[in-house]
Amino acid sequence: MRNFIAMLSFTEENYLKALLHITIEVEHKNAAGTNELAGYLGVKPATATDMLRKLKEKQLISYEKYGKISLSDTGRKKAIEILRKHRLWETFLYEKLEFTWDEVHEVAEQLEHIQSQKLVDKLDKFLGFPEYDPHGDAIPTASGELKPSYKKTLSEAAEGTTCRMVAVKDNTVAFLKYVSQLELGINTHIDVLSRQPYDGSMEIAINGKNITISQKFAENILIV
Amino acid sequence: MRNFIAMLSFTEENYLKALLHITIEVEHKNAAGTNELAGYLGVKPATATDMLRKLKEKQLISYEKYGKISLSDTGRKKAIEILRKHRLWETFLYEKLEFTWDEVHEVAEQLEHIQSQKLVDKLDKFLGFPEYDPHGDAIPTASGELKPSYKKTLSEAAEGTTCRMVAVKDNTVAFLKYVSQLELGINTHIDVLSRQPYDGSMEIAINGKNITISQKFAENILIV
DNA sequence: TATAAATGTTAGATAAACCTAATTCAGGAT
DNA sequence: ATCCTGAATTAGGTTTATCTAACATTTATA
Ligand SMILES: [Mn+2]
Ligand SMILES: [Mn+2]
Ligand SMILES: [Mn+2]
Ligand SMILES: [Mn+2]
Repeated sequence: MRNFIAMLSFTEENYLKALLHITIEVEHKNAAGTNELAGYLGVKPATATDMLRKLKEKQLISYEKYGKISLSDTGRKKAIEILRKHRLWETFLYEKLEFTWDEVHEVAEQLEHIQSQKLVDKLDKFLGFPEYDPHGDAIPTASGELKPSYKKTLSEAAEGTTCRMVAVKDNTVAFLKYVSQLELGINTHIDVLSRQPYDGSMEIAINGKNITISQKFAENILIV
Repeated sequence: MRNFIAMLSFTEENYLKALLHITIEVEHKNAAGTNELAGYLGVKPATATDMLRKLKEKQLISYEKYGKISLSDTGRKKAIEILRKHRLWETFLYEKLEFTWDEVHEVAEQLEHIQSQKLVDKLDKFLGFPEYDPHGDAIPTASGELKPSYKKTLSEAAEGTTCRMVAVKDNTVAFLKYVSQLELGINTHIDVLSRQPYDGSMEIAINGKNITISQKFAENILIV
């Protein structure tokens, strides 16, 4: 696996994708902190500092000592490419290889780092240029456009309303398994029956069945 | 990408696959030398020595200082798994994504290292349990069986005979491009017209057209 | 068999990505 | 204005995979 012009390591790619996730995808803020980034990636802050210096050197982020971190234009473009590959592979696994919704992320985390422009283009075509991945997240286009998410969380839904699940915020296996167990999935219709003021737990109805969920759980279900 | 029990690094996997290639696939001998292995992998002999000590430690090869190297049963099993993934991915790229015959190897070299048993099984099924890859090489089965090759090289074919191309020995881009250029491919019928005793160059006919090829080239075309 | 050539190993460095422990800095609270 | 605290950085290590240069062993050849 020889090096192309300015080819990035798996690790560098993961840092860029993490920054995209923190700054754009989740919070709609545009800067991240060292500890926040390190926490997200499961490394120590000292490790992140080293990498931040390297990414700045390569002009992929803007960052000053003790300051906030944000992606440069090149860095963001690169991060969006990786996100595009991640979501295309998730779609492939789900649509073509009979993977379940909660299994795709782990494998896509590896596949997203395969280097071949032709592979991405052909995969996209093979899948029929999909717009959304199996979690309901928008797939960035070949030209690098990433639709903003208009999603809100189930914990924000008003009592007495009905909504439709479109994605999840948490991608851990534990969470996704619990989701399946409750027979929740993409496009499941949810009736919001009531919310407990004490701890934010909610009673909801899915497929005609009433269940109670915690606030923590509701905060990780995205709806339209 | 957390570590599974006894998970191997990309590098360790590449060493095992190289040993399989040298000892079984190409020469049908059962032992390799340090320089030979290092040469094949494009590293220095000193580097290979270090890795050999590690692979012995992990009981993946049998090897004594200054002695010959061969795969242990575990090592061979692991190497065959990687070769299986390599050839399944090549088949996928060729059959489903419209890659050409000479483009698949490079990308499969990356894809072969993806860790997911389910992915391999489902990919195999998706492709209809193929027996041969786009280069005509046998794909190891799920249970680890690898059909021996009965191929001989075009340079060994007798004058006046007709044969069929089934595979190539060389997988470099330069070689494969030249093959395409000559309009040679899997299953092309070749008439062996004559061989020059001086340098082993041969005159052959393909698709009714006469061409002359070098001995070096003929040694890398496999036929039945 | 003695020597030369080829093959293989060791020693000592480097770069990437990580760690722990110690230190520095910036912003909020007295 | 000073202090405290949490955030961030630095210093000093480790591990993996690589290298070069020097050394050791085996094999081939004269
Ligand atoms: Mn995902
Ligand atoms: Mn990743
Ligand atoms: Mn190949
Ligand atoms: Mn490989």
